[in-house]
Amino acid sequence: MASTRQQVYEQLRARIIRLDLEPGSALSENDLAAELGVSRTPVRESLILLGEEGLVDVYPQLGTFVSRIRIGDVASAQFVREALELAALRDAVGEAGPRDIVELRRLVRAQEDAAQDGDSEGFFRFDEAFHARLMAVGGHAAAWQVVAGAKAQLDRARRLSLPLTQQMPLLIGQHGAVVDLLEAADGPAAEESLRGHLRLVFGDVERIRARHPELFTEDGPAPRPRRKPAGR
Amino acid sequence: MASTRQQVYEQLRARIIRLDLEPGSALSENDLAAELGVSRTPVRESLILLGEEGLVDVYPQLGTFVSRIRIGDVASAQFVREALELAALRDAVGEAGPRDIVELRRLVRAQEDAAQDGDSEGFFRFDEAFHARLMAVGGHAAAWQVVAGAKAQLDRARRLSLPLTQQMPLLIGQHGAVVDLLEAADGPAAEESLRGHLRLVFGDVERIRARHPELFTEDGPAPRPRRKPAGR
DNA sequence: GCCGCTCGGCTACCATACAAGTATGGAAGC
DNA sequence: GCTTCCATACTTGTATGGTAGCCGAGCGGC
Repeated sequence: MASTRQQVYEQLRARIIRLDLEPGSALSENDLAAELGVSRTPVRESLILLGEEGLVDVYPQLGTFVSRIRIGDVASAQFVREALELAALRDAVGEAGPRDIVELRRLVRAQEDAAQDGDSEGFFRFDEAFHARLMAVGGHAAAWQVVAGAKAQLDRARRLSLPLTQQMPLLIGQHGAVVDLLEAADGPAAEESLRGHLRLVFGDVERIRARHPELFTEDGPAPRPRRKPAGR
Repeated sequence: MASTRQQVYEQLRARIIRLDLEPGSALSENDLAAELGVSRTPVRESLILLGEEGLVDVYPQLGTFVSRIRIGDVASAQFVREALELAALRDAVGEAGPRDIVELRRLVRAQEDAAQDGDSEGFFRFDEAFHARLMAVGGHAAAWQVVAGAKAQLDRARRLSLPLTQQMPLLIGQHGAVVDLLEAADGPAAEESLRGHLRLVFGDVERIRARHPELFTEDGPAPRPRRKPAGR
């Protein structure tokens, strides 16, 4: 069985990324500990880790808050992601064996099924799996962890983006196109295709921001925490 | 004044990267707390953070050890670094203003001075500053943090590499060349130059490994911790 | 002499207690 | 009514106590 800290950490992280915990809302070590039935220690340690990831902001003697989405961080995450995934793709072209192609196609199909069933959670899971596998083909599975870390900021915004889900088929189609070009060993075209795909995702964020400005912040770490009693 | 945790964290991190704490050696929450004159809590929290960075390995109920340098991690760090720095350089070409060039040249000179004075600590500091500034030119200062994180593994090896310091002038010369090409706005050449520079650094690691195999491990997370009483 | 078991000492993990600091609500004074 | 100050109820930070689990040495059996 995993440690208490790891369980708490994963649960909190999932809640934050799923926007179950809204950006800006206060998190109390005491309340969370009571709610989860554990002591403050593992909760506190989890919050410290989440703070390192930029998912929460900790203000000493003041409070801990789910961080608002910093547009600067999102742009930075996009840059990191694009640079790493494209570099990995360059190394993947020519290396991809039939087994890789089969596996990637399987993930695309799984994502299609999830989309048709309206299973957005599955959609995201298979999306992650696809991109992770793509990097693994080029021998850069470990670097995926870096992308995953940077991507956390991006993902919170994307959760809102998907409800306007006309894009799902488009995104999945782009995945398929990348696989096709990878199989054909057409490096430049595959790269351009993947770049377009990633940029499309990024473009969504701006649209989301227009709709839900309260979830974003103008880059500042967070000028005014503002405690909200928000009784239960 | 910074929090106790932050102080402890920074001190431990610096010690590990400077190889003041040898890979494989045991770290005890109790001993460190006593030595630093603080309680176990900030020490423990620091070790957790260092564990996330891959600088220590924590085995529950067993012990915490300074991690051996995992060659897989080094290769991964190299990939990440190369991808991000080169991508940032692409964005920097054409953007670099006179002030940027001046500042970069200043850092190169500072590094030269440090090298001539035999100040290897300064050499590393200005090396970091140079690469960080280079990424900032392209507007990707935030992404440097990602590189810095990945680079930690690499740096431990590099500390050993420098004592054979004939390379210092070569490395500094390469920095200068990159700046020149950046000023000339010759993107492809600048890229190739930086790539060569980064690969040279990476090549050193293999040489170091041959000399100090005990500091490395064959990738496995660390099959056998092996407690060593190693009296003081 | 060699193998298996028990037991002591160590570890990190979790829980709890105490300390230091901040924002809030309300009373006192103008 | 408005301002000022203070008591209070929070917050995170740090210190300490207790527990489960693992390692390794030494004893007993073969």
